[in-house]
Parts: sequence; C-alpha cells; structure tokens
Amino acid sequence: MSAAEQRGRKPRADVQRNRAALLETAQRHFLQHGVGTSLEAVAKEAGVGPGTLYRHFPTREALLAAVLQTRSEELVARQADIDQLGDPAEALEQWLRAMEEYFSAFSGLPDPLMAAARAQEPDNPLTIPCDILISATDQYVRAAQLAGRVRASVRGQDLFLAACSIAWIKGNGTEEESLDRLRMLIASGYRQRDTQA
Amino acid sequence: MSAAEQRGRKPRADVQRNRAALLETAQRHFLQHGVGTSLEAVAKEAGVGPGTLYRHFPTREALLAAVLQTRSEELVARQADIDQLGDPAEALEQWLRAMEEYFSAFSGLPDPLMAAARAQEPDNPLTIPCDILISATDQYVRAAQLAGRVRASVRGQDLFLAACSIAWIKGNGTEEESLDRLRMLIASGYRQRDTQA
DNA sequence: CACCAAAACGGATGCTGCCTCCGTACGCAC
DNA sequence: GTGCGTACGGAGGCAGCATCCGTTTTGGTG
Repeated sequence: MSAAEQRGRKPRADVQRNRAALLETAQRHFLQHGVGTSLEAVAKEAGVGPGTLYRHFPTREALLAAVLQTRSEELVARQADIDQLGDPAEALEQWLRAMEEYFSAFSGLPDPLMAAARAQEPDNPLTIPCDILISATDQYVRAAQLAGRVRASVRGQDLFLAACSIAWIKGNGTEEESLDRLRMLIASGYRQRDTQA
Repeated sequence: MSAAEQRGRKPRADVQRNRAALLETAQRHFLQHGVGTSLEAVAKEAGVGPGTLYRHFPTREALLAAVLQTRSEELVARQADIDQLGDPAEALEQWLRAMEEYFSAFSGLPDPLMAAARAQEPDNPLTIPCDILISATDQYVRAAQLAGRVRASVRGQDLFLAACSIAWIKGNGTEEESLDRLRMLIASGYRQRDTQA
C-alpha cells in the first residue's frame, strides 16, 4: 500500500504487473539457485530494471518475505488439517514436520530465518512471520503439555529452532537416514518427563 | 610441501614468512568478521598481493582448513583430558561440548563444515578434519553404548550433526538459555533406551 | 662473491553482483 | 488530449573474487 493509494488514488497497472512478475520470477530463482540468487538476474528475467526491483523490495529479505507469503498459505491450510487431529502429541509432531518442509522450500532459507527469529530486528521483514510460527508452535506445545505428552520445560521457541536446524542440515545435503535419527532423537527428548537438572 | 621440496630443495624463506603472515592475519579476520571476510583485505593486511594468497590457499576453504589446524590442536589436547574420565557418558558429553566450541570459533563456520561433512567431496580441504571429528565422536558414542548409557541406534555422525547445529544456532545470536534447553533435549534423547519404531 | 635458473611475488585486470540516482516515459484523472 | 505525478530502468560507482604474467627474490653453485 503506497502513499498514493492512501490518498485515494487507484494503484497503477504497471506497478501490480511488475510486482507480480518479480514475485513469480523470484520464486523460480529461489527454487533453482537458493536464497542467495542474483537479484540482478531476477530483475532482468522479470523484464524490469534493477531500480524497479529495489523500489518494490528494498532488501533481499523483503523479497524473500513476499515470496514466502504465498507459501505461508499452504502452511495455514495444513494447520487446519492438523487441528482436526484429536491427539495433541501427534498434532505437534505433524506441525513440526510441516514447518520443516516450509523451511526447506529454498536452499539457504534457514539462515535468514534464524537471523530474523533471534533478537528483535523490527525492520527485518522476516521477523513477523517467524514470530507467528513460534507462537503457533507454542500453542501446539502447550496443548501437548496439558495432555502430559511433552515435558514441561520445553518452549515453542525451542522446537522452532530445532525444526529450523533440521531444515538447515537437510539443505546441506545430508542423507535422509541421518536426519531421521536426529528427528527421533529430538522427539524422544521432548516427550520424556522432566528429571532434576 | 611443494614440488620443489619433494625434489630435495630447501623451502624458500619468503614462502614460509608469507604463509605464516597470511595465517595469522586470516585468523584475526575470521575472528572479527566471520568466515565470509574479504580475502583481498586479508592479503593486503598481511602485506602480500592477492596472487600470493591464492597460490598458498587456492580456495577460501583451504585457508580456513589451514587456520583451523592450529585450533585442532586445542581439541586434541582436550581429548586427552576427556579420555582420563572414567565415565564414558560424561566423556561423550564433554566431547560434544568441546566440538561445539570448536565449531563456534568463527561466525559462519558451521556452514562450510556441514558442506564438507556431507557427501564425499574429496577435494574439499575441510572434509578430512570433519571425518576425523566424526570418527572421534563415534568412538565416544560406542564406549558409552557399551556401558549402556546411550541408546544403540545413535551414530557418531548424528551427534556430530547435532553439535554443528547447536553451534550454527549459537552463531546466529540466540540466547544461551534457549541453547541450554535444546542441548538438554538432545542429550535426554540419546540417553534414552530404544523403544520400538 | 657473482651468477643463474627456478620459484614466488604482486598488482593490473576482467568479471559479477550490489545498490543508487535521476532523466525519462507512462498511466491515470480530468 | 493534456498535464501531473508516479514509476521505470539503465548507467554508474563500488566491492570482492580469481587469474595471469612481467618482475623480483632466493638458494644453490662454481
């Protein structure tokens, strides 16, 4: 929503066209070359100049956040399915898997995500989606804790970090077998009852 | 060991001098700016041209591996201490902590390490040190398993990955509190007995 | 000590990518 | 059709990577 629109002016057609073309092209390049892909190349292939790209999306993170928004809707849709499940422990597990796949959408995605999830950088466009995911995770964690299926000391943030780590490892080409063992390790960790220390 | 030395020729003095200066400067830059630091800047500050840097260390990974070698000796020293411990579970835990600190030496270090640890890239200079660390981890794991303190399905590689992940998260500025919970999660995961599934 | 050949140096160079700035063109409203 | 204001886009400055080759340094040798 630009200043022009706020003043009641109709958004220009080329603006929307360019934005859409940029998002579409960017998604393709992120898929093929990872989040570090050349923004110049994206602009050129979208048929716009670099200036236009940077006006629409001032930083790489802004572009990434916009592209991710589309994918977020998939996650929300999954959430509806997951919420149907009666078992809160099963729900948590499926939610973690869904997040992990979301984080694996593009190679290199976990890095900017982690950077955004940490200490408050209010002007990082990825911070908001991260906070939303952490909150959602916390919901599932609490539900499972109420049912006595997850140890009390665990926070949603912890499992968000864990899912992000797994995605990071996966993105570096590790075999699925090792990943399974690691997931199992974490899962049996958070399921266990708290002991002292 | 250059071709010249193999043919029985004495290594030139300037070669050793430059190499030492490069390593020393590189370590400082890695410490201050992370593994992504400008190699041009390193060369300039070491008082050599870029060509010299690239002749000594053809890739960033090669330079990194050389700098890391110094640090490895610290790890080996720690290993001696750890091996003194009677308790193999305690030994494993301390070893994992030692690796984690090693991985945290420079910001951004876990990324190239993970890349080297995965599928065989025989020409990556970081692959060898990684394999060594994985083997060492496996030793500690097996010892603890023999004592019945660690579940049988765990591999050294898994805990290597876990330590690397923790270091990665730490490097992204997460609070120590979250890290402690995550470490605890993993630890109580690998300590648990195997269940079906 | 002087000389030589091999070995190493180092900077100029070309390239890619980032990001900005500003003259120009376009689209909307009237 | 005209005018205003917004958006465009490419030229340009900058930083870093990696290479190549004319020049310098070094150690061995007589």
